[in-house]
Amino acid sequence: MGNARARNGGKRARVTLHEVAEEAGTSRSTASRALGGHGYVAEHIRERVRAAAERLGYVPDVSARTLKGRSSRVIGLLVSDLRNQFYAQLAAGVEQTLSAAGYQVVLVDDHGSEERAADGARAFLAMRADGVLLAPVGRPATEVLVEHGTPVVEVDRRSGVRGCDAVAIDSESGSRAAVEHLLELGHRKIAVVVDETKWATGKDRLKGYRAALREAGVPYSRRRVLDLGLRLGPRPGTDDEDDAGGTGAEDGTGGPDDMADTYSGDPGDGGRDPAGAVAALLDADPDVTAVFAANNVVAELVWQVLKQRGAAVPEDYSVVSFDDQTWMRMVEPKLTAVRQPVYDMGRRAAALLLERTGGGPSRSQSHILQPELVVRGSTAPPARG
Amino acid sequence: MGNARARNGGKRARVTLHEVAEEAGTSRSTASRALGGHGYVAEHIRERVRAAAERLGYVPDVSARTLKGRSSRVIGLLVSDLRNQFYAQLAAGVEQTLSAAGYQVVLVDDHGSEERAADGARAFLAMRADGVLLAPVGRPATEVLVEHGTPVVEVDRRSGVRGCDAVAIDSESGSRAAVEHLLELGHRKIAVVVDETKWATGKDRLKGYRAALREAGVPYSRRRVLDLGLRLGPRPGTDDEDDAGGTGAEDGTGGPDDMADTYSGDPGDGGRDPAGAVAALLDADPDVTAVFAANNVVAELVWQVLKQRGAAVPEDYSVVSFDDQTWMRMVEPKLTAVRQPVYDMGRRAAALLLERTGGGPSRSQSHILQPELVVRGSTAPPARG
DNA sequence: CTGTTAGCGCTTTCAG
DNA sequence: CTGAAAGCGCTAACAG
Repeated sequence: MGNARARNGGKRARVTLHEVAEEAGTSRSTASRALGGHGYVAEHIRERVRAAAERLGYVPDVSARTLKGRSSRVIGLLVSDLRNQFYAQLAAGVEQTLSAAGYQVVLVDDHGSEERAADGARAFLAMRADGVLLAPVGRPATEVLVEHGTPVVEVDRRSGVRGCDAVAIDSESGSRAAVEHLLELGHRKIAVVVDETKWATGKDRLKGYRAALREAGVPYSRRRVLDLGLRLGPRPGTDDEDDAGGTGAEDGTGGPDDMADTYSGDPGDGGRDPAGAVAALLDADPDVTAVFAANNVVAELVWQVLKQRGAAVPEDYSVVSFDDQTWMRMVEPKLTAVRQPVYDMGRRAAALLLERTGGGPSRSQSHILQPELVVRGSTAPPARG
Repeated sequence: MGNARARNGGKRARVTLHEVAEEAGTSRSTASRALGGHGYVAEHIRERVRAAAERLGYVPDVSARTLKGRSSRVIGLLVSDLRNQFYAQLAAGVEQTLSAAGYQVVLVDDHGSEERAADGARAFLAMRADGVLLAPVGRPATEVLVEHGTPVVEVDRRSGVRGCDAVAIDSESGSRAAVEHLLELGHRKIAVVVDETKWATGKDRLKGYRAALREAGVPYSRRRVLDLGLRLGPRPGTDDEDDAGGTGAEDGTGGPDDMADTYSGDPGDGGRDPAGAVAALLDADPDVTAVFAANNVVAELVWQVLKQRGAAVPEDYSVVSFDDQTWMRMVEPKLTAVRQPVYDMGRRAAALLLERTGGGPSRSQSHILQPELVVRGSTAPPARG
């Protein structure tokens, strides 16, 4: 164990390699080799050095080591809200594989602010992080990092910045599966509530929703789409009616902005009141028999609004969530949900980053994981409509 | 913005202060002063250096800075399970105040292993962390850190190691409030399920339970106490009956091990099956009308076991949880719970650590936060018994 | 006000 | 196999 530097009040003056060497009666270089396990060192010397280090409670200084040129053994992790279970699980997965590989995880929570994200990125650079994992944040952070040649893996999102890897869920197909399930049950007026549609994740979920409708020949209506997020601005005037499936020019292949016409102007809510917006959505279209919540936060909101207005699930409304969290298995009825292997996603992303960090610069790759629809009690054939 | 080092393939050879100085036509020290904002530098020079730095995409190297003697601006955070919302919230709070103060958070999740905790502690030392926050983990980690003179704040637990601060919830009084509430409703046979009783947290919760019973003159029975945790070993033979309140020598003041006699030998379950153990507890004493779950994990378990056996809440069993998590507000009926300000606890702990880090060595202090009982639908007067 | 000089603690040639 | 020497990038005296 080595009871270390109990003397001296405990503070000040860490034990340095110099002192260890002295204690062992060798030079610093030899001590370094002995401890580091590199190069040739006589076995008995090695032992003596080890003993000395132990006795003195020596802990190598990573700053010095890093400065000298080796890697920092630090990986940055940027998430947008640790209080959201999704990110917490992600972080847990990341930490797990990284620490097993001998890396330290520096955590930054940007609380959804691009500015803080960029600051975090800068901090990672300053620490000479060997790589960075980025969960949903703005482009700037990614850009700074990539620009400086730091390996980056984006998780659960693709910013579109060139030169970084990504690990993500296939949002479109997950979302499509969810909506198909609803359609198969006989639902036709299906509302969708989404957090944001600025990034690929939200866009894709909406895309999957539309695709499912289109394939089933069910008309799509913007009135049933609620984008809670920081939208790019409500598009004026166009609060139109049902337009048949194939109408738009968009399809699965479209460019980055082909979903632009899906942003819903807020139909009645004061603006900054999500619960109110959901209620308004439901009020505006009494024919809606099912709600698809595009992530766990939104699902929570929908669930609460439904409970609050005394709506029965699945009798009055079927509900499906994208992302399967604890509470969804605790409530009655349990929620049908698109389960994403979040923890594993974290692990995968970390592993990918490590690979990238170690190996040379190969071409960037994306791992797309398939989600799985778990059918539970919150979905049933429509009782009305 | 500074488009930085787009040349050169992006990798290798970070921009150093030396290059910035060269670009600005000054010496490194002047450049350092200009950027750091210390000492005297002519305004126009300062501007020129700043511009150069910007142009080159200079990012200072913290290793060098740290090595030179300044602080690392790194704080270590050790939690035992990030997937547990409790710790995730704690971490979020910690990160929040720390990053606001310009510190970087290095996160380690020990998954309940003392060994990994100790390794994490060692890593923090190696990084010359300015301080460390420890959420439930074994003593060794705390000891190593304190021994080396690193400021430590323990969160939600007190290891008993001298020389570190602590921020915790008053588990005993919270727990007492929960049980008193049950008693007031008329419950007499109240089961308690606890995660562990090795550490202060679990011990105190049990203590509060006993105290409430004693004060109400309600007999205490070991049969209604289930310790799921890594117990210190089941005590042989003594699976006895109700013993009146004041019987034991224990009271609120006791030494560290005065709860030793409350560890329940497992009455019927295979040993490693928590759900089975809860079920067995309920089966063993049909008179039980209420269950007190000593933390969110246990509450989840209890809730599921109850649902599974078709028991109605609160008709068949009243349920109270220590710790109020999302799902408890989503289920029907909503759970009565002892709410702890977890996020704030994280913030407080971080603030305390910063204080300690900055100021000199004052005497160690503990902040004990008061929890609050939130009464909801899961508790009602007993329908039987 | 600015440049020169010394290292911080460690690893790594390069001789011995 | 071991030691001496040279820095990694930065800052902090201390002279100019």
